[in-house]
Amino acid sequence: MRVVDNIIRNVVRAIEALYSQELPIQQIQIQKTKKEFEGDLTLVVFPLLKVTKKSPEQSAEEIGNWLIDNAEITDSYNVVKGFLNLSIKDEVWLAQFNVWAKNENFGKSASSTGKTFMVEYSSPNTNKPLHLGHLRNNFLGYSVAEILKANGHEVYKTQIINDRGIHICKSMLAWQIFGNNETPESTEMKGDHLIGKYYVAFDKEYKKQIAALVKDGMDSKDAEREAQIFKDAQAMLLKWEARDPDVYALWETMNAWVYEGFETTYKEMGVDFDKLYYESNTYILGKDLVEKGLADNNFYKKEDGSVWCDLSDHKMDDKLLLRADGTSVYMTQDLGTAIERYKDYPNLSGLIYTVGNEQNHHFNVLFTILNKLGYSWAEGCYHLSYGMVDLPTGRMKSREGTVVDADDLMKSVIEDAKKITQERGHLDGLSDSIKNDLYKTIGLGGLKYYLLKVDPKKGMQFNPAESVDLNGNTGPFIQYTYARIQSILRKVGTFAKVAEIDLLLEPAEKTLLKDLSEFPSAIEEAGKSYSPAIIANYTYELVKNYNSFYQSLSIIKEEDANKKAFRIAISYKVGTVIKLSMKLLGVDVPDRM
RNA sequence: GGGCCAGUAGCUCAGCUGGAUAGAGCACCUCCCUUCUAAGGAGGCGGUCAAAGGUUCGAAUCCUUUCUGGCUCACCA
Repeated sequence: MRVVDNIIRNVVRAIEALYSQELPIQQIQIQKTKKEFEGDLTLVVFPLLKVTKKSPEQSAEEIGNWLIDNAEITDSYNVVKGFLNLSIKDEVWLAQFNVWAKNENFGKSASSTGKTFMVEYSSPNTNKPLHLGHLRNNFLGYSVAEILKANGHEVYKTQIINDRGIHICKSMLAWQIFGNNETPESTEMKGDHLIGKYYVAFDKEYKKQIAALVKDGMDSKDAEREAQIFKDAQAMLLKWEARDPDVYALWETMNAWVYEGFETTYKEMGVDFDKLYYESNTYILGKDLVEKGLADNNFYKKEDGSVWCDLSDHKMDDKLLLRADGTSVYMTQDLGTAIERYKDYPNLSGLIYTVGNEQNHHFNVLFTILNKLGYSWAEGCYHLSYGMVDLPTGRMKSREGTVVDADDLMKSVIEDAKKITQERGHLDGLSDSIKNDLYKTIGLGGLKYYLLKVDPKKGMQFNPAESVDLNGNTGPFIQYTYARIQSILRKVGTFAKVAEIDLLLEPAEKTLLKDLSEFPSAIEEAGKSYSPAIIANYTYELVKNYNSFYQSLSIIKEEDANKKAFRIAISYKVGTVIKLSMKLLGVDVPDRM
């Protein structure tokens, strides 16, 4: 049993014995004892005063005394105002440690929940390369999937690739006009970057044509519609929908280029997917759903033939689901796709959409409509909404060329890692390929940690000029600590993973034991709130305390054999917890650096 | 205008199911490598938790109002 639970149970017993009252365990408030006070765990006495009918100090004294006499796990206490600070016996901590030590998966849920979740993330458009925003999205989605697995769920990772629409036609058209049959091979460009180049080329030409029309006296709104290249793009989309062979072949060729480029980027990021959905397959979905909604009176038809959903009882504006011309909108597709997914995986307990917070309203409407239509699984749908990544200069804008490209960023971060590692690393005797892996591990680890340590819901700032920090609350700081531990373990050779139980613990050791005891609840908490940041902050705290321990106490140079063995064992355990939690963030840890 | 989210140290962020003197990192200033990896550690400087009210034994945390910022309310995706 966890130490905290043990204390709570005993406090309940104490209240019963002293005041003849039965208290539900939810009313017992236990917190970590603050550093400046003596003790390990603290009972907040204030909420119990109604039961004790005595002053906070007196109540605390009575409960403290009872625990000393009757509970096996405390050996002393002190009272400060209404706070009862309890010291836990060293042997209790050590016995706990030995339980953890025998469990290589300590922290993860011991049993399967039998539940299955689908996590959607990335979901890019195929007309331009991935950027910094996608990095946050991908790392977040991947990490949440890993965290759910650690909580005992089964998880499918998925993405929907937005491979059709006017935006792709723009790239295709520009390539036809300006491309000179360029290919990724002929230009030695990644396919996604090549397509992105033509998307930009389209925009440039489009603006030029608009300007020309405006100069001839046309209203700028009209000019946007009347520009020839824009009309051509629209025409191309119609041809695509009609499966025009030439257009379709071009579309397939250019999409293939993009996928190849994305594949490279995903591999570098270290993310993957179990199941892919393509918008070109799903964009027609949802139309039969409209029929159903009309039949159920959940939707209504306007005079012009367009179909809407009345959301006034949810205090939202009505939502269009079918245009007067019978074509569907984004929402219709998303409804259809959600239903499709539950057809593909009927036993899903939840469907998690990793999508930026500018779509909060969209998902609100989506889930509301699904509910209205009577799909009970809609309760399990969750929008994992995250804030935008801004630059110090403000929001990234493709028009102003301030978009931070994912490939470029990863490359530069690895370069930085290389520079610094060569400066101060411990790399003697390592082969070049191992060194290169290490630079990647450090660079990408730093980047991932940087993007994941912030609460996903919040917007965040990214300063590319400073790239990624290496000191303080950073990925490399954690990796470095792991490498130090591995260095010690290498020197020791073989060692026992469990400890002698009758040791006297140093404060720094006890702190580590307390930190370790919180690992399982950190994973649980992170799973419930879909927040990798909780794992990151937990690990940072643990690592900081380990470094302090490392600095203040001898480990392999300790003369007392039992103490030495324990310090090695706890170093090992801290190492495994670091490795496990970093894995939940998708961050690798190196054996040396 | 309606809705949602946010505002904590110079900067980047924790803390938010109410609990002790609000914590880290960066930056700046001191110390610590003849000692297990100094990408480290010990300490210092730095705060009216946007503002004002309210609830409470107790508020950064809950409620109300105001101010500021972001997103959104598209027959775009």
